[in-house]
Amino acid sequence: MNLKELSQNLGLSQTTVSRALNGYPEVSAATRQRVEQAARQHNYRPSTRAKGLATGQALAIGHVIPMSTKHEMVNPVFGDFIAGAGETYSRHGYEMILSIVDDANEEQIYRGLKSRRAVDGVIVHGPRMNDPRIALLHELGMPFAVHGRATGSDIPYAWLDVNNRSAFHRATDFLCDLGHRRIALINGLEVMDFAHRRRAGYAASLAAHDTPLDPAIMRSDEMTEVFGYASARDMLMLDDPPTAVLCSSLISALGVRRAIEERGLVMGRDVSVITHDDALSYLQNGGDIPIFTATRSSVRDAGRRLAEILLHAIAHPDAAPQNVLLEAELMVGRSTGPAPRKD
Amino acid sequence: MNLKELSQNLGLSQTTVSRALNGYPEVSAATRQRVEQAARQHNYRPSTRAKGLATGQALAIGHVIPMSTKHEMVNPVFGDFIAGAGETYSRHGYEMILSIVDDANEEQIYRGLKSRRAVDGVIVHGPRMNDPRIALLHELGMPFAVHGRATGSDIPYAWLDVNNRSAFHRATDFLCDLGHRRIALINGLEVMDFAHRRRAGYAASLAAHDTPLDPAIMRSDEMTEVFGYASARDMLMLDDPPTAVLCSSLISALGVRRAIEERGLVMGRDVSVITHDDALSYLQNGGDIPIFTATRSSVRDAGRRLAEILLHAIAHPDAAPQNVLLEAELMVGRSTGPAPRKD
DNA sequence: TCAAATACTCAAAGCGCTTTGGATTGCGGT
DNA sequence: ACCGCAATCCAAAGCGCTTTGAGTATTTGA
Repeated sequence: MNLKELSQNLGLSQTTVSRALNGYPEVSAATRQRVEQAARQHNYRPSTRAKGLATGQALAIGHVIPMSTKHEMVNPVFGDFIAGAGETYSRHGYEMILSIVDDANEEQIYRGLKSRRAVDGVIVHGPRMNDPRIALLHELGMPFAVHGRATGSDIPYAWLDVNNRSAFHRATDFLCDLGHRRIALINGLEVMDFAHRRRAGYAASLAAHDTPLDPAIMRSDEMTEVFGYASARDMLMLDDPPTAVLCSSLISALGVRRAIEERGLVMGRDVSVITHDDALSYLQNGGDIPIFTATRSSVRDAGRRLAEILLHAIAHPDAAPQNVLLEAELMVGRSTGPAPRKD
Repeated sequence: MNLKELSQNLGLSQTTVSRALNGYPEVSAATRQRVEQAARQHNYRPSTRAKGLATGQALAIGHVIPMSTKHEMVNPVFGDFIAGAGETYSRHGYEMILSIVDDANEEQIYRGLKSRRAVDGVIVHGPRMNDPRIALLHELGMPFAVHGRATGSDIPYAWLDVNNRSAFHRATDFLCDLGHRRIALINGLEVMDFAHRRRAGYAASLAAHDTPLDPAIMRSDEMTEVFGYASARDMLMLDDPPTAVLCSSLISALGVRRAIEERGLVMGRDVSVITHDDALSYLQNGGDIPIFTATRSSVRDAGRRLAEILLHAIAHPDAAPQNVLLEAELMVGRSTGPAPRKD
């Protein structure tokens, strides 16, 4: 069923039917009613492609998901993020189109989306330090919004980020206040902007507590369970092992806990752990009382909001780019306690 | 840059340029070379929408991701699955379009995709028992392929599934051979087809070992860490606690381990655990030696292959639907051991 | 009563591509 | 010199929609 058939069916012109369906005022209430009724009955929906061709809009947003070539790994955060973004899109009649791409081909993907006019805008995932994508998208004139920020970019652009620096600063303060001074950092890859900022917050807090940084208890890599486990295991075998661990992901924190318990220690008593928690739907941090003390910020909510920001930017091309900085909550759970006294 | 401009630029007709670019034989090698060169130089790519309108194809595949309304939860498996499917699509020049939708609206979404002609086919995720979607899609004449199977459907359709029944049968056999008889089952929601089949395999094996089913040590729900933890904790407090646990997801298994250790028991000695492992990139089951003994099957690979199946079905509408049944490997890790002797 | 204003409705152009059906050119064969 | 056949190339129609610019009833005010 297409517009032509529908309008013949109704004995009206295509124009009138189109207008009736799109809420234009030039059509009488009675006619509109009739048209809408018929459309519903025949299950008519305008062809996205034809509509897009005629209007010049794609009514679609691209999500280009970078994939770590090293581990063939898609960020686990991503499922919840797009679930949030998807809510926003469907409310606004947009589709979401997804490309999963390894780092090498990213530029080609963006250029392709642009020249094929496949999307009205894109979400940039996983920004890195000095991320070249933002200059590229700016140059292409493609509306975009960044989940996170890209330190080192001077062009203004739309973004939504968690205040990673302050979150890790506060978390470190919290541990210091409990008497900890040997605090390990198990971080994401430091080319990733968020990891860089978290480290900065951690470092600033330690500095404020007159505690030197010790590379022996600082690691960064892709945040798997195994990475958390191996890092914590190694660190606990040091002569001067950490009494607390600050961890960038709940998944790695699970590995940290495994290493602690494997060594016969008790988390929250012998070793304190704080982790960042993205509030993933399938990986909740315990029930009523959190298992892990955590800096928490819902990535799904971030998806919802960043999508709004992008749609706003598309609808108002001349408006200044919106920026949102979310503060993570520090939720105290059972994984932290006073630093054990030295014997 | 559009086709018209490009062809004027070259002093050729749109037809010739289009043909040159699409590999038709009616154009000389020299001309083709020239055209391709110019296209590359001007970064020309045909507009997806216009091409789609002209050809009647969408060159896009829809993924409709059901979201559990109860937990607002997106299946964690999904990220890896679409990473796999995405590889196949980009190799074939298709896009992936995603809708995240709660169970209530599913039918509308499929009807919408159809009438808007937005996709050439869809992947059905998370099939349930007697899933109504497969009859619906069949009726709509929309090509589709199912990740899993839907027991109770008599229409033939394309699917790819893990042999869940045999996997859990073998896993249960394995435990029985180690002397276990109190074997708990921590399963996914049993409306989900895969959970139903896993349970059937488990039950068949127990029956073959003359062991009765005991509902007190069988649970099913959404497979979160917390669910695994709470289930195992409760079961371990029974008068006659299980000596082994069969678990449907690595994430829940992490919760099971937590419950075991919290009780001061050792996994693999006091309580054996086998879990299904989807080989998610960010949740690997340990390094060289798996932490958990597991029935393993890569969901990413499933994505790759199911996408191929769907594209094949689209290209050959009259071919019989393809079906693939993958056998999971049983990988022995450190979470299983002989049943402890009764005192 | 008539002209002007209002309320509807329509035919046709255009969005950027593919594809049909023809036109043109070059070349060997006679 | 002419014909026939490839090898090239092209103009125009059509995909399903929106939107422009205009047309036709129907009221309204004087």
